[in-house]
Amino acid sequence: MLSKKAQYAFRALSSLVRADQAHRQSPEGETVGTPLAISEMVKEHPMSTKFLESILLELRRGGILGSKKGKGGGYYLMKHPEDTPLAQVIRILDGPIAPLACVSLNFYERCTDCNEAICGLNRLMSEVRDANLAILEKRTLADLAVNPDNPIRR
Amino acid sequence: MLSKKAQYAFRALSSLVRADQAHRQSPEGETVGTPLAISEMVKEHPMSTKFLESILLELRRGGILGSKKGKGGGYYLMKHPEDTPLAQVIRILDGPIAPLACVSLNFYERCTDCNEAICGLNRLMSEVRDANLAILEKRTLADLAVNPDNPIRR
DNA sequence: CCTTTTTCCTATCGGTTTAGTAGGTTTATG
DNA sequence: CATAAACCTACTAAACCGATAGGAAAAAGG
Repeated sequence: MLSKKAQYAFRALSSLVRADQAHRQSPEGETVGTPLAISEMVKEHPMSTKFLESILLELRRGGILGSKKGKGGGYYLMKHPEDTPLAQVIRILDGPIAPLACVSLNFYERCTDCNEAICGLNRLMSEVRDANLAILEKRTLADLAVNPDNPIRR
Repeated sequence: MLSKKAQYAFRALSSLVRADQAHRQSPEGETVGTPLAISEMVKEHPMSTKFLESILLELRRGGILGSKKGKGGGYYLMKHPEDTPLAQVIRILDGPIAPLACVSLNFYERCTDCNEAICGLNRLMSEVRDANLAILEKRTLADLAVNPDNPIRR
């Protein structure tokens, strides 16, 4: 299960994607130019401001977001929405996507008391990991903001 | 990530599958006839006896295992290994397989602060759920004990 | 320079979950 | 009746989760 942290993150990120899209429509669109303040995100998605603050900080340290301090400041996407896979967000906030550390690509830990070469669980959980990654590495922040019944198109 | 509980469970279950297979090979094979004691499982897979005890108890209450008390007693599979999907074990010990309660089939909870019909995350996480279930409902205890390099065949 | 608005940072906290431990009760077998 | 097994309840230490508190630092406007 995704943590609340990750869920809140995805809500805030969907706001940031929309801000990014709106901005990119303007002729001289530079992403850095229009940061979105935490207070704005909370207006759109009711949640604890302080908690969201700590989440966005993590995402910034993780390289997904940039920030600008002071009046008119806020957060902005470092890349185009379609270039940040959901997997990256989840790894930063919730850790491994794999169901076992011994089959994780990014958080690998050797399995004690189990010969990885012949372990049946290992093999099965690698399958699960691959199925998850197939989706989470392909789907990106851009997919978050899309509503199939009312799609946002350029 | 799978909890230690689920991991230990799968190890113990692989012992039970092997015991089941060995027994079924004998002519008058009745599953109930040959329970496997916790002490035997722990011999095969070193772990806390008491912790495993509580795990096996949960699996029995969940309908996966049966038990026999007293001397010569122990645990045994209630069904053929290929009739217990891994999903069932995970649900009993770790709860929901879906990454969000609002897209869970067995542990559904309505999502507060989010219109499920138009929520982008919802849709994406349903995809993830389906990908997981495709594997975990198809793969069974029988797959746990199979070693591809040294397969157990009848 | 000063005020305001924003992010940035550290620390703390109550509650829950996780991974066990302890100690005894019940049931079956020989 | 001794032994060996599951059964059951309660407890615990540590970690984790979801937040909260209180300020420091930086940027912008006047």
